Amino acid sequence: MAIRVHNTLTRRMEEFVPLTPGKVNMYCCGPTVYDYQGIHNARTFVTFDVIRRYLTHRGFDVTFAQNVTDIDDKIIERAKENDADALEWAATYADEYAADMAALGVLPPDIAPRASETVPEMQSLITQLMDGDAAYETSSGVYYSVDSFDEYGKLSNRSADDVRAGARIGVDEEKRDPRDFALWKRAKIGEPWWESPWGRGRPGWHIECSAMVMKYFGATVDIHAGGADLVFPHHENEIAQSEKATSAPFARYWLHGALLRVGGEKMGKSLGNFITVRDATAQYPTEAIRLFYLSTHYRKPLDYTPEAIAENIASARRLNRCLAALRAAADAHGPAADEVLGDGAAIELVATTRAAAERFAAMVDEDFNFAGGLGVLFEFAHAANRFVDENAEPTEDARRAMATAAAFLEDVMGNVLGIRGGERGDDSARLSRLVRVAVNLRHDARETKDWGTADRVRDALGASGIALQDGRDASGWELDPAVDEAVACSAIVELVAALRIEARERTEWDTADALRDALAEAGVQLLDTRDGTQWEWSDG
RNA sequence: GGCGACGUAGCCAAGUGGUAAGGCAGGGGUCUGCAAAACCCCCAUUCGUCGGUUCGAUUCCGACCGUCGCCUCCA
Repeated sequence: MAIRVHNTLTRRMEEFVPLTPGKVNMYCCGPTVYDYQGIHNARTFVTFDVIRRYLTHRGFDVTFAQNVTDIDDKIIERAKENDADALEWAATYADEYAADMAALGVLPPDIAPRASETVPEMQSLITQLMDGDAAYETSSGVYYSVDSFDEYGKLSNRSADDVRAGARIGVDEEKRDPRDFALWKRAKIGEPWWESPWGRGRPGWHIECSAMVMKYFGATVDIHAGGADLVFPHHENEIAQSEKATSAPFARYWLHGALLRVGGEKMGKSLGNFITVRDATAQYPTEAIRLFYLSTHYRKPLDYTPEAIAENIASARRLNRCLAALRAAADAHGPAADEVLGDGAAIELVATTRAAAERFAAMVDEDFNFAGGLGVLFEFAHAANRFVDENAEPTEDARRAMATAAAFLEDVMGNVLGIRGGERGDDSARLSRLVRVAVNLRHDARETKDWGTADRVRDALGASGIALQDGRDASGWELDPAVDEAVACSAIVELVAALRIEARERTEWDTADALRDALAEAGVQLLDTRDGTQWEWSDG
């Protein structure tokens, strides 16, 4: 089965054939680092992260490059406002960007060049264009002569007149054509600069991507990606520069992600609806944000609302619970023996799993339709849940089938969608909430002179590395630094869950419910299943 | 004005020339001490409007209405 992609350049679907069989070179335009990134940019970055992961999953050897624009007017401006050095300012926000992407589960690029580190390559490209009469010098810098490139406008489907008509009045008088754009800008006082044949200055915006692609991938890259708003002028200009210089197609496939709206409107700082990645990841689980981004095809607009995120929290939970149920049922009765599958239902589950994998691939192969692929996953989850439900006493075959199903789901969720990046909640906050539950529990037990339970709580906590110091009214505590907070959390939940089970066995429903409520308040949701009581964090 | 995208149930959303995936929400039921989870059943004769092509269109074409984006070095 071939992968087909929508190519912005041809405005139609094309079979995806990389330059070198089995290898994919992919370049995605990165951020300008003058502030925290917004969730609109993150949509693009998550989209192409998942596309990159999928191509890898499909067996391609993918090299993924993404630039960081750390030289830019906006950075200079912002640094000046804050009385900071422009490059240092940019470096700070480049780090924040990396942190944001990590929090969103975006894999780091294989190559992450910065504009400030690519100046020599940009300069030689400019020189090449000058030598070819495709660029000229003015008093303010060097400009690319759009007129020198016959195919200008082919990506964004604009004629020369269209662009001229749209150009703002007040353009640089020295420019030969309003469409011409800066390759090199002479530095004004207080601006960062590099030496060049055209005087001290800095590169224009578009030239960095051309220079970087050529540096790392040669004249032609397989996939050049970015947000839809980059089609014009950024990518159009990249094509003009690059193809003029190399006479080769700059990219085989141009992929563009549609914009993200917030409450039905374009998101913008001036519109007052700007949401940073930092805010979003602090507020919502990564899986939910990623699923939200993937819930609509990447070339369609998507509206960010609290309701939409809430839906995707539920979606993520559904998939995670299915996986947990499969794992629990598969593991509940000891390790699987090595025997031939003879159980009809088990054979069917394996077949369903295989079919789901194929249908998922068929969906996603068609221009990365993850929204459709998710539909396949949910149907699969439903079938798997049903199997678990119907096999209260799973045979050896059934357990193996469930393990197969779980492996599939885990693979897609973890490696392709990137929605199983581990727990992201704040473990120390969770731990203090849970310790409070335990301490209260012990306090109540002592009040009623239930010394057995009180001591048991203290001993269980102690065994988990949590030392209690009894005070007059409350108890202080500290965690052994050698013990992981998440592990300590689990220990407390297990303890409380065990006490609840005992209470239920004594049919002390009030006690059992109180324990369940206490855990719920601490952010732990209990799930009573046939295979015992499971639990999960309700804060993601 | 030029270029372009989108309009599918209460909400989100996939999709196809042959009569509508999935998720969320909602209703009923099973299970459960109760709940949650899971499971079962129900929930668009209809895909912005009007025409056209066709045996047949939500899917192709045209017009219109509506929403939105780019044309401003915002990914």
